Amino acid sequence: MKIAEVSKKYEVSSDTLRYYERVGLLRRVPRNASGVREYGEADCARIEFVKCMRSAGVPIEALIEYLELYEQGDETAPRRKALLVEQRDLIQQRIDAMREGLNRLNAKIDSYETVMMDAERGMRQRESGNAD
Amino acid sequence: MKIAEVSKKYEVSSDTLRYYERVGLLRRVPRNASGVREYGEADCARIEFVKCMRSAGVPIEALIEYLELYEQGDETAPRRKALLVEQRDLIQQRIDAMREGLNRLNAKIDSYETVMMDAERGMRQRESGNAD
DNA sequence: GCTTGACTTGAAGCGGGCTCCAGGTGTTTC
DNA sequence: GAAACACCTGGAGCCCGCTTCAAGTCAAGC
Repeated sequence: MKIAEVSKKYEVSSDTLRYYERVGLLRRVPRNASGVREYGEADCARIEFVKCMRSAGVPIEALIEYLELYEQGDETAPRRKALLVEQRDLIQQRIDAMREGLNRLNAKIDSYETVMMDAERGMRQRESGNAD
Repeated sequence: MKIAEVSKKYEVSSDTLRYYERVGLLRRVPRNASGVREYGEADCARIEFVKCMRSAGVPIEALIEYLELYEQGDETAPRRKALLVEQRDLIQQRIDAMREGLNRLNAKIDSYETVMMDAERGMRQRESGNAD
């Protein structure tokens, strides 16, 4: 697969794919005779994984580190695992923060609904507590 | 409350508080005779809200817009609500993405656990499928 | 054989969100 | 009254993660 196809398939821009390779997220992707990238199965799998991790908020740095460890062989397994656990916990924390935000927003939205319905009924009720 | 106290209370740096004010997230905080910020109840409530929204990933721009609408009076209520709904939905999407990442990570971590336990048992089993 | 289009590279630029700095003022403390 | 400290301002700098740009190469179609 050439870069454009991969880009389309995973909804990641060609520029980003090249960028990922540059910074070490994708090791050297093989080129054909005229220097054009030819992505293989493994590359695609990696891209898919990276995309998933990135959209979950895992920093590029952490992914690079993970990959480097991975390429250093079996004896890095414990460190790799620790890295994954750390990132998992960070994601969990962010999810928690977002859930709190979500709750706040939902409460606010509900109160807007109430206020607007009241307004429609011509009650012109004071809208209060909506800008905490 | 002076800036240092607020900073401590909400774990937001003084620089960030001044920055928020500069960009319009906190309207003009009152100053005492010698120009020092004196944060009131309402300011604190706002800061707490902003902190919550920020850590949920709501962009500063959106918060500014919301506040501006708020200050323009009751007739902006529908637009404000729409803005909140939009942000809520974005948060929800991000949570979904993060949950997927979380699941992937947990699966991977589990497999590391298995592999490492096997290794301990001296089974030296090939660790496979851990760098998708 | 010339245009078109997809690709290549290295380097610079950008947007968001702070964070830091220099230089200055005001209040306490010894 | 000098030093220490908390604050002020405007502006520059920084980190992350892309994104854009300029200049060039190659393969295919007309």
